[in-house]
Amino acid sequence: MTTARERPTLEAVARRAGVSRATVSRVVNGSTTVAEPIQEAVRRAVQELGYVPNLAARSLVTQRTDSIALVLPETATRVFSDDQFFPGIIRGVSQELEAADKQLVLMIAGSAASHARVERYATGRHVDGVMFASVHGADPLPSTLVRSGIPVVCSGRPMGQVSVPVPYVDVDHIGGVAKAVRHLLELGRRRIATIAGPQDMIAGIDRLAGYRDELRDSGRRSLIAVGDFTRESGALAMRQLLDDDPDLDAVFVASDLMAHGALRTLREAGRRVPEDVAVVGFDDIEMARYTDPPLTTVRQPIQEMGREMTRQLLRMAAGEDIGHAVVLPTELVLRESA
Amino acid sequence: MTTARERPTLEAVARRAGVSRATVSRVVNGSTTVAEPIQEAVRRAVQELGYVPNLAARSLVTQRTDSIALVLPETATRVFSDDQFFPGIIRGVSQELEAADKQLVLMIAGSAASHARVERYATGRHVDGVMFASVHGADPLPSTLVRSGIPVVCSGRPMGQVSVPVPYVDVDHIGGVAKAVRHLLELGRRRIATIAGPQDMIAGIDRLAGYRDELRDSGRRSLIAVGDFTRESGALAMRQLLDDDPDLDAVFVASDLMAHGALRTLREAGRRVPEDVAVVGFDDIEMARYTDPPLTTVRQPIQEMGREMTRQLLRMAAGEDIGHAVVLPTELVLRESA
DNA sequence: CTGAAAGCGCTAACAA
DNA sequence: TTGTTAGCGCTTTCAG
Repeated sequence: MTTARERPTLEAVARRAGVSRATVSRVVNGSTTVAEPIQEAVRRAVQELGYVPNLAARSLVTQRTDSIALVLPETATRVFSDDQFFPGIIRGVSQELEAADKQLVLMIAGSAASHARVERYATGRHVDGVMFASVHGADPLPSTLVRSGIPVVCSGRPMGQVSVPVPYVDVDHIGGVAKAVRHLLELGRRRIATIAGPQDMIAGIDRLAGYRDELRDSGRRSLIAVGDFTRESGALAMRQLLDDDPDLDAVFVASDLMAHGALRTLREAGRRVPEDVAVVGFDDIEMARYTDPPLTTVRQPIQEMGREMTRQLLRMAAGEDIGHAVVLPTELVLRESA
Repeated sequence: MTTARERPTLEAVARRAGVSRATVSRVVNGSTTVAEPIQEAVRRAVQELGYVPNLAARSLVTQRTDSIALVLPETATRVFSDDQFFPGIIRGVSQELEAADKQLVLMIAGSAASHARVERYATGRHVDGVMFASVHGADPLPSTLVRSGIPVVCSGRPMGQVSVPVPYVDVDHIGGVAKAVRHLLELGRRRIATIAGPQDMIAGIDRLAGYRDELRDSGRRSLIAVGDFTRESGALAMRQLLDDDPDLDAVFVASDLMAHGALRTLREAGRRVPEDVAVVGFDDIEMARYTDPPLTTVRQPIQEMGREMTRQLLRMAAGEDIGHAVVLPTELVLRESA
């Protein structure tokens, strides 16, 4: 038996302090309209009894829980993979939530079952709002939640039909790519290829779109290979590009991890970077500074995205009506590879 | 305004279906003692109204929330660091919780403020139990929670005074080290050093103790340098060991990451592994298979630790009295380095 | 400034 | 098998 001696209730504290439940409640919640000596007595009783408010009872009447869910729609393995996307988001979210004195609850929801459980949890009002760190393809969960009246914000523009618009925060993929490609053009590169990301994620789609737009504007032909954001796929895609056009002199790679793979392939093929082939990545992950040569890449403010997402959510939870989308700027970081 | 039209209550569903609240509750909770046609009617009403039970109200009366917290007492940055400890734990925990249809809520609690918030959250009975993925030094939170009557289990034996015993699951560090050292002895190594981990973590302490015990039993002298489980510290410690005793012919390193650093130092010092110096690590992280040479190491069942911890917690939450500690076996994995 | 009273939405005896 | 009733522990008018 867990010797959990009966937990004291407000009632018990009230009796002990010789006041009413209402008064205890006021003191516990920091109301200033209670006479100092009474406050004192109540606080002592709370102390002596080891009273802790029952949150379920409280939120039953207040309709708030003061906690917010951040859903990581991935398996544990992917959440904890190389790149620092999730930690960045979490840090940003934590900062804002800390400031607002709300509790962050993280939910990993890679499987269908856990997806369903998250839905129950959120629609059951266990949390005051839900944020999604990344959204997959046309995952219906965000809009389901929106429809049920829960405040929701996604990081990353959700794809799919917008029967219900889901608020989101994203970074300016297209603008970032534009800067990258223009930089390559200014370097005098003539034959600029790309290694694109998976086309079922907005990051993959937008970054490819940005490349296409920019090349079209400069009147050049596209040269595209598709990877899945992993190092291996980058190496493979680079091999393929080289086969398709041995004369290429630059490549924009839609993620640093893939760019790392591409560098390896280029080295194996005897191409010098950046002399023969200039390489630009995207993400500015830690590792980009340690590749050989260090990677010119596009930096996105991941942490800021987490913060902005949280600010929006808190506003919504407070009943404010808010704008539907926020897009944060990206920035080109020059290093030796281009 | 978030157009959250009034959420329907049990009452509303009952009226609509022309039955009592109790009956609706029974259907919603899957009681079999309700006539089929009535179940049908209730389900239709639920559907039409889009009814979702209010979890706060439910847990107010049931005294359960069907969700369990897993506290990660680290900053986001450390949680998402190289080694796969946390993901392993999370995977194990998720599996068991999924089977029990409980919701996992992850809480990152690196700061003091978040520590306090976790305490409020748990003692406020927002969750039915709390697990700790790793415990730091003499963190008082686990025992605080135990004292307040909440089921708690730690992964990793908690240090510090045991005014209240905290249940835990750990791996057999000492046994694992014993196997490693004995292996080196059987290889005929005479001068076996160690690179120990930080002495404010149980893993650091136990692994050093294991080394000491085993060397003492074989009548040899200890040779010790201390690192902090990082690669760099391992490289440094190895340098120091070589300076202390150039004749050493084996080293047991308390973590694979440090062992990786040590390998680099050995190579730089012109020592061949394993010919001149045999190296054994601990953890069996992914990378151990890709070092040069691949690392002989001690494998610990991380995921199993998560599972076992969860099983214990669920038993406690169900009111069972349970054993206080569980220790899982470790295993020596032979590769080329020793 | 304090207390009495009325629920918040749900479950679980207990009757019928 | 179904309904009635009494709360779970808290906040919040509304009087005093």
